[in-house]
Amino acid sequence: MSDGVPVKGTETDFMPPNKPATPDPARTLSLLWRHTLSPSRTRGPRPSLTVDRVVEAAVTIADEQGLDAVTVRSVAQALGASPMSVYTYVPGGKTELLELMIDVVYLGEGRPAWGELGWRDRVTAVANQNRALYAKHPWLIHASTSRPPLGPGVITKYEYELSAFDGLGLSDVEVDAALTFVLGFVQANARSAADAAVLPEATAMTDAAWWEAQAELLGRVVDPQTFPRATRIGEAAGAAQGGAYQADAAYRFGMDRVLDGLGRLVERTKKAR
Amino acid sequence: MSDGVPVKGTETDFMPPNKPATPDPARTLSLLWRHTLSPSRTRGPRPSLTVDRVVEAAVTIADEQGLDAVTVRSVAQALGASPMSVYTYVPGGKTELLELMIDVVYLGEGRPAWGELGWRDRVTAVANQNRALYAKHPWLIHASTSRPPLGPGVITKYEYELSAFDGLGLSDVEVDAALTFVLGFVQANARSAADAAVLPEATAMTDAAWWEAQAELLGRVVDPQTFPRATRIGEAAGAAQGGAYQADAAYRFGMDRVLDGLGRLVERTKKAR
DNA sequence: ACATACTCTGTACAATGTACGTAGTTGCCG
DNA sequence: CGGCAACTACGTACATTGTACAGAGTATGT
Repeated sequence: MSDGVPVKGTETDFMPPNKPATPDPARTLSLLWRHTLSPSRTRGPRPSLTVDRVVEAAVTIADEQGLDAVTVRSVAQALGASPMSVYTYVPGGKTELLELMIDVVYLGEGRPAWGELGWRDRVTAVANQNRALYAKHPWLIHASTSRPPLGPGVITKYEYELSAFDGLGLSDVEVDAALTFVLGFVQANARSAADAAVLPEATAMTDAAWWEAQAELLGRVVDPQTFPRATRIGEAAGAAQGGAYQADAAYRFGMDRVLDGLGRLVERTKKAR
Repeated sequence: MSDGVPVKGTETDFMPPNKPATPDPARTLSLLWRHTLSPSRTRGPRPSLTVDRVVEAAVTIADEQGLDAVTVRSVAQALGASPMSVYTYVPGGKTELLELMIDVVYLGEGRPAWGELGWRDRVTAVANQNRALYAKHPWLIHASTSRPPLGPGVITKYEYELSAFDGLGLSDVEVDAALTFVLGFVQANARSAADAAVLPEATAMTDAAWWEAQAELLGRVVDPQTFPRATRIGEAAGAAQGGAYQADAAYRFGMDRVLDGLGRLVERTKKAR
């Protein structure tokens, strides 16, 4: 999302106090599953667009220019239609459009069968898939996780990822919690990665230049005696490595902890059996 | 983060394509540390406000009405000043104001000495403190984590939290990664919790009502045969418990995994010594 | 006294989501 | 076959946002 600056998009995101069109969960659900529940379907002029085309256009814009570039007007323009005609296909306006976008990218992912993989490999695969998804669609990071739009994409993804925990002896609630835990980690990491990737453009400053400038200014301001760990560790962890590499290292480190943490639960469960 | 609806504010946050005023990292840094680096300080009329008062007003509004309610105009009105006069004290505009807000709430937190606590208790305390901070200032969730504003609050917090890992034999890079890991988990959890807390108001629908409505509609649409885990586990994990309780359970579950995951690293490190 | 360096404010603009009303288009029913 | 009902499409309009810009007022230093 971008932009206090059209470029930034991730750092300070606000929302104008416009209204969410007419919210209607039932209609949104029908839209997600592409139910043409209209009693009479062929009355007026033949529709020149489809829900899918609108959503697809929005996703393309979001992928290429960030979520902030997705405006009702820009989507309409990409489709060669007038702004207001978008509301014909997505009556819920931008809020509903975002839910449709989320569901459609979830649906588009491949989900290979597990085969003979052990649970660690399966969970790792789930994490990697989500990570790749965030890399491909950074705007996904801004999507809400609770009460997601229960469309075919979301459900398919959920079903698949739950199956990674099959056969471990965990309870239903534990499986759900474990998955939430893994996905939460990936999301937090993706968030950092996305910020790190976008900030240089936003600030028109490379990572190195930024750290150097900060280091110089901080040197005059911060007392290393008062903040020994922060200055030493911050320098080691920040200045030495670029933002992208750092996110990468954090991912590997984190995944090891995640797997070890889940491992103890699994062992304990197996033992108790 | 935030949403399509002024009320929601957390789910889908967008930013109008306005410009971030004149960005100037050096000036922002000076502002963060409250350096009055003006060469001549007493020329024109005596300032009627201070940076602190502006920031404080903004934080109050954000706490009470959400980040979306923090507008240049609303902050000015809370101070009885004209909108543009805010720029006198915070030349960087809204972007800079947000960084000042973040730093000031970090600075205001108590940070008790560790005493005789073991590392598990220390790390748990760090997590709990961050969790409480998010509960008190939900808008913090929308703040960027990479390249934070290096003000006194951020540095003090960083120093303190790093010290929780003292004496474990971890390398500097490992300590930084471990802290990032813990904070990432807390942030992801806080995000869910905040969404869950805000959504009922936004949707004008209680959790129970929402799940019931969804369940009914989904029953007609989703085939339990195709999504056995999703329907069973989703029902168990979602419908039975409210959103708030769910976030709470996820926090406890996750913290156990986080500590176990770090525990293995610590053990291995100690053993290798 | 006068310049200088401030503070403060009003006006203005571009961009946003979307309500509303209107015009055009098609299939169905009589 | 005539008319109506349902539908698509679109132009206009408004409130709200961040902030550039220019000018007016005010205190201090010389």
